[in-house]
Amino acid sequence: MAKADLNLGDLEIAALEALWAWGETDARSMHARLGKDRGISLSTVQSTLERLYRKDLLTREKVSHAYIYAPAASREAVMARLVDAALQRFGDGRGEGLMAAFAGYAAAADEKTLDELEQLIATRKAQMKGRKGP
Amino acid sequence: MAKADLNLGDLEIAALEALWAWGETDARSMHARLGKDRGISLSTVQSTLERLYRKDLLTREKVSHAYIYAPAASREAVMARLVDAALQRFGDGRGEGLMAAFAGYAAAADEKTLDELEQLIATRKAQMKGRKGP
DNA sequence: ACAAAAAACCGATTGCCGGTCGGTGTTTTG
DNA sequence: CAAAACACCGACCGGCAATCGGTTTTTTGT
Repeated sequence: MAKADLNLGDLEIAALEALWAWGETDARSMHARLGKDRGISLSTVQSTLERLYRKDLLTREKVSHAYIYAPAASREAVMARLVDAALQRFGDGRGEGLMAAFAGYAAAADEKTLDELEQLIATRKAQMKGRKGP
Repeated sequence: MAKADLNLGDLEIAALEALWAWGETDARSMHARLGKDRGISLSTVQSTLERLYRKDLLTREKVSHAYIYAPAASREAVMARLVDAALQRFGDGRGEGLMAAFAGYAAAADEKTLDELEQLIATRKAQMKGRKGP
């Protein structure tokens, strides 16, 4: 366990979002879109992609002499890791504490979200049961 | 909205845990216990408590000339804020994303935890309904 | 009342990390 | 072969937690 620490900056998240949306790209394309509004250089984008790669959040493949980056994890997975990283330092964590935290967070959302959550739990339980059976 | 950023260091979390466990203390007592094993000075503990106070995570009361610190938020509340801070930068967040992340996280827990969670959601929904009603 | 003890208070330093570049090679390609 | 496109490297900045020592202020014991 213990996915270790994980911390993401704004640019990193923006890059990830872009990758999730486009599937894959190279630094140039990424810069063409992210960099335009932000006024940052290509180097900056490259560094960010590189850092993300070293964090195992992206995979890369050298096509000609350029890297094509692609997400190594789903958006949900990354969010989960982020949550894990944020809470892992709390002693038990896996207790009512985490549950309460989530519930409290969900409470801020509309009731519909709670319904979805409930549904999700039910599904998860069903999966569990089905897999556990002999 | 936007609970703003929130980032906690190891010492800060240790201090919070201590406060949650003891209810309240002054810098001296805190140092006597946390500082002993860590070999840090009283000043360090004071700074940390101060920082926590400025983050609105602790309340303080001047007893004689010394501050008595106490938690300003429950453990669950802090965890919730941390989760919020970690996820808030993700575009939608409040959608399947968070739910999926949560479910993925919950999946690692045993079935009993899922039951507890279900219970918690139900309770939360009941609270909501009761408060919303005419 | 005074001196010693106990804190707060202040500010400086260190280390880590994300963001940001520019320069220097290396590989493609026209 | 020369120009273009990139990776790669090293550097700097700003923010933040951790850490401390020194100075001032308040308590308190004799």
